[in-house]
Amino acid sequence: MKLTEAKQQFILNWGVLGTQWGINRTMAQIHALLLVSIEPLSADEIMAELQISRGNTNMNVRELMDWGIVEKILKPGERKEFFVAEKDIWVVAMRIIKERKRREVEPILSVLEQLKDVEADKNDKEAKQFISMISDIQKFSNQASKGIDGMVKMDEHWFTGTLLKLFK
Amino acid sequence: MKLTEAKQQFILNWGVLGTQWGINRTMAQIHALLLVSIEPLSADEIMAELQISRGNTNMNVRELMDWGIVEKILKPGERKEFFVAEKDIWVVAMRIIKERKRREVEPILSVLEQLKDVEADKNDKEAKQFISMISDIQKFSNQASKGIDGMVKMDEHWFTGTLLKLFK
DNA sequence: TAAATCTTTCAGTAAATTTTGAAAGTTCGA
DNA sequence: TCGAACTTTCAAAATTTACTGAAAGATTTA
Repeated sequence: MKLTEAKQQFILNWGVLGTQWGINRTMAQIHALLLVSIEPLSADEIMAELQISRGNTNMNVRELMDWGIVEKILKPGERKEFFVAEKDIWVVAMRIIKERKRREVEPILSVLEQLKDVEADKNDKEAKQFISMISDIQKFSNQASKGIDGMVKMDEHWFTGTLLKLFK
Repeated sequence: MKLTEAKQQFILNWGVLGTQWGINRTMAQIHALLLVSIEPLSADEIMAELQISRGNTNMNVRELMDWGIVEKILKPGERKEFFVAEKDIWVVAMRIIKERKRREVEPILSVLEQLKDVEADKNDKEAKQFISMISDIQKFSNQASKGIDGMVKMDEHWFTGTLLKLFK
């Protein structure tokens, strides 16, 4: 397989995988494109490469920056903005995990918290089982949340570690 | 808050959270409904409770069974089929994690495997960086995959453990 | 200050996904 | 073997989500 073809395949497949993850196809494709591009790309280049509109490009690039896995850079003497993806996959994964936690785990907890103060008649079996289920989900989510924090923190240490090594 | 209201809130919110996870609203709502129902429910009861069509109910219940978190049961003397949700949240979570791994991590690996045999000119920097990126993603996914397997296995032991305790 | 160059927004449109409901299929008892 | 009771399927409709492109908004240079 030729390199160009392989890159295209990668971009296409990353898009499909994205949709399965509940991320929109274009966002995943832009991310893939930036991942395989050594040079930073401008909005126009992204538009041309993926055959998408300016608006679409802008929206999804912004979203990628919100996730912290793409960065806007300015080249001296150029009016245009260019974009680069974080290339260290481990860092990318940690950012995604962190963000998904924020977006997915935390809302669960806040919903459950509200449901806890249901009128609890201690003789009502149904109420009892409901409350115990809510509390189980809470326990589980809290544990998961802590587990994720631990993972991310561990990684930050590791990252700092390697960084420090570089300066030794 | 009254119990009935709390249950409805739970079902509604579980639906919203589901969509954020890339799971369709109805499927999440049926799951929530079955979670808070002590008695098994028939298709008609689910339809009535969530105000959805028969076809929709059937499709989503089947999907939940595919995920292994809802079971079909038959009551003696009844023609209808009834459905119950696995109530142990830990078990539910493990099933979901396992299934998501199968559906999300494994496809990544198979895509990457194909991309590896790109014509690798050793002097071509671009090709080199591409291959190294693919291989990084592979390494990461494999590690994640193993990590998940470990978690699930650990849990199965724990589960077997508690089961055994019950029979001691 | 105006013009040029580039970015952002957003109403309208297109595409994808979900849902419906009626028809076809299945199962079981008489 | 028939028909009642139920489940499954699937084409069409409804809904949701994503995308376009033109217009408005920035920012820089002259």
